[in-house]
Amino acid sequence: MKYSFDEACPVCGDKVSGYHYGLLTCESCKGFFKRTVQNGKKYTCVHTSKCHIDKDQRKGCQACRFQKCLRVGMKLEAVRRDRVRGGRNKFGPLYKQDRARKQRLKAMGEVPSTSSVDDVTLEIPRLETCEPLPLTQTPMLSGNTAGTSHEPHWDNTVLEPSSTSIMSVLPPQYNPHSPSQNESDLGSTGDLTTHNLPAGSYIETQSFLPHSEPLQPHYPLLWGTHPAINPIPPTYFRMGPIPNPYQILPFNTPIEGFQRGFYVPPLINELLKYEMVESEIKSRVNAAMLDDNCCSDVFNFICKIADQTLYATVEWAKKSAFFADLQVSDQMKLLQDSWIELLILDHIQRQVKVKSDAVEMVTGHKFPRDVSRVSGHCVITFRILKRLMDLDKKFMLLDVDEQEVACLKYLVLFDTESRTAGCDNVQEKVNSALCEYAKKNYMEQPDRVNKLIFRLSEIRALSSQIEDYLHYKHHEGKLPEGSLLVELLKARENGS
DNA sequence: CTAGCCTTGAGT
DNA sequence: ACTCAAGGCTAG
Repeated sequence: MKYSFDEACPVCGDKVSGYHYGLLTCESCKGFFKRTVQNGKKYTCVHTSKCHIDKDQRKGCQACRFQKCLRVGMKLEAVRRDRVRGGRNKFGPLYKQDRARKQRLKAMGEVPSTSSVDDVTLEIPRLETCEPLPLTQTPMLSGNTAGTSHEPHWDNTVLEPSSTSIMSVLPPQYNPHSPSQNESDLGSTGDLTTHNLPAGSYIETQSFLPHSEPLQPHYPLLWGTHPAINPIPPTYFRMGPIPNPYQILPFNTPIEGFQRGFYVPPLINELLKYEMVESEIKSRVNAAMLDDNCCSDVFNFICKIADQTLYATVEWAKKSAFFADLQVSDQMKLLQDSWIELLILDHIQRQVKVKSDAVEMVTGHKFPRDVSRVSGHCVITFRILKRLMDLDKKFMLLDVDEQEVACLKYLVLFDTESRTAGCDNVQEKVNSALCEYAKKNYMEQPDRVNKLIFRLSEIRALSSQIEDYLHYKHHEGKLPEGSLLVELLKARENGS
């Protein structure tokens, strides 16, 4: 059976001609990628390594075009060193899986027959109707945020998503060149492939990449490194640079035991140190939003916010207690499994803090909480929004506080089925700290922790639904290629 | 150098 | 025998 590919090449947007080097691309990008890798070409961008690549301009900058090829996931190891023609390589199963998923998603997407795919993006309330506040000076969180009143000032350094790798603060032991870390997501037992490109090829030289970043073809945003370019501002986290190794205070340590009249177990205090400062994330996200003309439609707008929040979330995780000590591969796994839930928690925390009639985004933009005001009829979008609002409400009713949310985030982050070394006791420790905290501060609510934990399962369920939805949107080409969001989405797809 | 078309050959 | 993702060829 012949497949027709009606989607756009993720590199340049031209018509896709088939699977090439790991994903669906057009014929020209296939050829370009092959020539580049086979001949060990090294390109330099004469601008700022941020050239826009599309069908018309793809010839304009080879450096940026090749960068984009890598960023969207074209695989160096699919270019054959021996140049043998014909036959199949180890990516066959990946292509098959991808095709199957596309079919599934297509079937799923055709359920709401009244709206076309394009309509789906318009169902989220239009930006103009959502009381957008000025991006630069959005008034919010006035006075009711006792816990964040001592926020330090951030110097407005803007981290650029295109060149900022979230893993720019990788633990020093991480070496992308070591075979164990460089394993393909399809397994490392490559036959034709992997680490044996000709001398002068990219694996060795990498000089085509700006800033000589090491190559991690599969998760460039998540696991690439740019330590020199984008140091994370210390004020990004509450307590500045983290102590290393971590000193988890014993539970009976009297110092700092009380916060705003609440007894806070030392472990939770420790967790709170790494909480991100909302105003700084806000400045940063807003800065990134200004950079981009991404706000053409609301779906893109929200994607962009989610993507930027993700950068912050991953940075939070990487600095966090327990997590920072893990092997990178384990860190990857945990983040790949929890990022949507973490984003949901982040969103919920904001709503609980703001206690507004409207849904408030990190940027300060507000959306009507009344889902019926959302135009369009896409069942999936409607359900997701409805569920999210319901969850907001439940957390608002509980009036969950920041100590509890900090714990929940850890419970989510360390919720792994695989026996990841170093994760075993984290949930247990955090859980007992949370129990102790609730017991001492919410005596009148004996089942408070149970309720919180139950909400986590609801968050997980919603997360799965969102993930499916995002896959659907992605395969319709509606997600920004090269975004961390897409990278994480794909990573999980490949990993499972 | 680009990109469209051609040839090849392992996997099904 | 057929498929389709590799590499090859070549006009523009």
